[in-house]
Amino acid sequence: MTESKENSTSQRILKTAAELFASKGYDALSMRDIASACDIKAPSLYNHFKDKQALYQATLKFVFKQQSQALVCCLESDLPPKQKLNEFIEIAGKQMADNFIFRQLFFRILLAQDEEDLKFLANQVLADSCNALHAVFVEINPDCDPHFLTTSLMGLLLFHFQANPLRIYLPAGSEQTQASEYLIEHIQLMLHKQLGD
Amino acid sequence: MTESKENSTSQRILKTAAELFASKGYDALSMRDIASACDIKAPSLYNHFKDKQALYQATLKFVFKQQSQALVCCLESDLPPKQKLNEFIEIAGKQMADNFIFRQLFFRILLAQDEEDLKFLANQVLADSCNALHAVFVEINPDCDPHFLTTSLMGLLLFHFQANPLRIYLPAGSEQTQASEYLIEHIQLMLHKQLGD
DNA sequence: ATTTAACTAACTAACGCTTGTTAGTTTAAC
DNA sequence: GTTAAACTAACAAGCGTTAGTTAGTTAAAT
Repeated sequence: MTESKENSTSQRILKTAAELFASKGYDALSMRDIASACDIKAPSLYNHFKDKQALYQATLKFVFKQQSQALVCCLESDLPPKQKLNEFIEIAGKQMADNFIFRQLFFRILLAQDEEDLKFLANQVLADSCNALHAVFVEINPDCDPHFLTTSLMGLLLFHFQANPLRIYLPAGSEQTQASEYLIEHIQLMLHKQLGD
Repeated sequence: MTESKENSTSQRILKTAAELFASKGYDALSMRDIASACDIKAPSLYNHFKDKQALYQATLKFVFKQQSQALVCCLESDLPPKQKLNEFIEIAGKQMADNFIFRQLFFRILLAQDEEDLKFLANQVLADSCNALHAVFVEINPDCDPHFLTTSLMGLLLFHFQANPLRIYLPAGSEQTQASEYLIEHIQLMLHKQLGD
């Protein structure tokens, strides 16, 4: 019930739940599953979280809050804008490549289309990065559509990495996962060409 | 059990199930939900499909088979390649904009990462379009990476439309859904710039 | 210093409900 | 008269959740 950050059991539950919610989804995952992965029994979860929904929401906050920080930060430097964009894409790309949980939960929110979750994602996770990105885009090219470009960039970053398990079955798709450095570099090039390189 | 295409009840079940699976997902949807939406009782579903999993697979085939046809078709014309690409993007874009079910089920397969479903999507749905697209890309610019471009295009088309409910909560996101014509035009421009316009 | 009280967080047992699915029956069509 | 496809009834399993209990820790009172 406390949900306090300093409680180590709550933290362990959140970390475990994040993994499980990400890979199995809300409905396919039972409280007993989560509890057993934490080496406790299901009713004990209710000492830390009001109900399943509250645990899910807390999990989303837990995963997303720490993530959005690194991105805004690199857009606040005083590098030249083109370089700033490159750095942003590199950092965001690495996050997408490494953080399966983040990517998966992001997609799940997009799929479920729950209004509360969408608002949370937009306001608490994406808003700052979006604003900073908009500024960088218009700085590079005042005639561009920063909103379109931001969505495009998000789509490219998320999709390329999410599609990796699919890609290997596509024609001309090599058996191995495409190197994230290669993808990141090409996405950087793509955005710059789009901005009138 | 028959799953034959000419059976009208089976067809009605598939159409209904497609809507429901798309919007609620596999686990959140019960056989009783599906049945009730078809104005029958749950056990009657088993006269047409072996079990829930089989109904789901049949639904995927039902939704995707008809979709992949239109796309390959427009890539087989003998228009100049740049025009062919434009037409492909326009048709695919309209499908993404209109066909909520297709988009949603596509994303769900990507999320669930079930190997069987990924293979089905790759081989039965995407393979032909991918090959044709590759050809068009190298025809326009022999030095490009057609595989990267194909994935990028898929990502842009899917994501822009899937992100529309999110977009309206983002900073500078207008209250209304972005016009699909506008999105399609910008994606066309983007691809052409990428190919060295 | 010892006892008492209160709180935290784990447990077991269980409730009411929903799930996918089967069995057995009925009804209508060829 | 066989068959296809609907039905009712029901099963076993699993679900989220609550109640009640217990053990361990902390704080105040004696």
